[in-house]
Amino acid sequence: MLHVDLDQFIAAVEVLRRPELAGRPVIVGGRGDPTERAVVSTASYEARAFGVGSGMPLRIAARKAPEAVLLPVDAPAYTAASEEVMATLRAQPGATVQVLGWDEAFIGVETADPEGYARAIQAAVLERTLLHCSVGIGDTLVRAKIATDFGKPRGVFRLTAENWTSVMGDLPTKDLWGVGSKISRRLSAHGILTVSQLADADTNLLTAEFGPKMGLWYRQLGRGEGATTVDDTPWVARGHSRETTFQIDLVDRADIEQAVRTMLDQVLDDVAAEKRPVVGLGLKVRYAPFVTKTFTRRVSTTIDRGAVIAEAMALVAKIDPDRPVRLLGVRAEMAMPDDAREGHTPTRGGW
DNA sequence: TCTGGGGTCCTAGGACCC
DNA sequence: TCTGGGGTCCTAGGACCC
Repeated sequence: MLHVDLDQFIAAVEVLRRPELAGRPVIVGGRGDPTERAVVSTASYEARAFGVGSGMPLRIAARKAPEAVLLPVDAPAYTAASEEVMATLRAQPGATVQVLGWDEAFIGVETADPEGYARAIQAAVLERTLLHCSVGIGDTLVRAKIATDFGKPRGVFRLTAENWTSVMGDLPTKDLWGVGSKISRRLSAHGILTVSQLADADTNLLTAEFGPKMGLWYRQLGRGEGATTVDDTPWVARGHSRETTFQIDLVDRADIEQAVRTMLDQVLDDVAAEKRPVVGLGLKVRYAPFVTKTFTRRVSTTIDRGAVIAEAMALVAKIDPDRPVRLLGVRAEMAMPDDAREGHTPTRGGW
């Protein structure tokens, strides 16, 4: 199977409609204002040379790359570009396409020449959208996904059982898709630093540390093993949410309640558009500086909008009145259609 | 330097039932 | 009076991804 990832997607889309920015450092994030609380969505390669990367606070990014052009996030533009790209991928002969986000997808295909197929994809995407992409080839989804990183930018790379250990074995576990900084730190506490060490780790140790599912899954990741089929069944969302970071922390209970009402209204509109009942509510609160609390609540599938709002206010009552609120999140979980994904228990709460 | 916004899934522990 | 074992549901929280 193949994995396709657009190169610096968001920045590339912005440069396409502002050709004069080509070759300049471009940073897209928030409202494009470095004095606001916001982070970088994507930086162009020219901006990355200054040490700017995704997730970095916009203020820091602007300081590192003073001559960079800062642009606001324009989600509809990226959605439109993404749809063009995905349509191009679906038009490839024999392709099964599983979309992972705005800028990446898995492609399942039977071909004797995967590299040639990958180059054809790159040419088709470039011709139709003027965007460049990198392609990973693998015998599992995990290997194809990781292979793409080695192909960037504009390249093709193949990662299979045959070269997995020589390519990945000595790299830190954090380079695996699904292992972040927290898990890699817990692994190193057990002397597991590299991908090879994770692949050969004692299963009892892993399940004791991470639980029966995650423990075995991490070991599989270390081996590059896992699913081998691309699944193009349409995505069924489990829920919808809104999250807002306030430029100035909220202290007034009335302000907090109003903010929750506004966000809940938007979330319930999203849910209503799908004609699916609400089965759970979640409220996320970040108190300044970095303490996050979540409150969740099951709700009846039959109650009306007014009753859902009342349930949400019961969660608002749990917010500590003595702490300033920096972020609020509201989430509604929806009932799953009966035939939705095997093995999923639709009983979990909001967050 | 001090952290967006939209998602998914897993785990622990308590309540409750038989 | 003290106490088993299995199962389900719910809440809270953690971690990861793009």
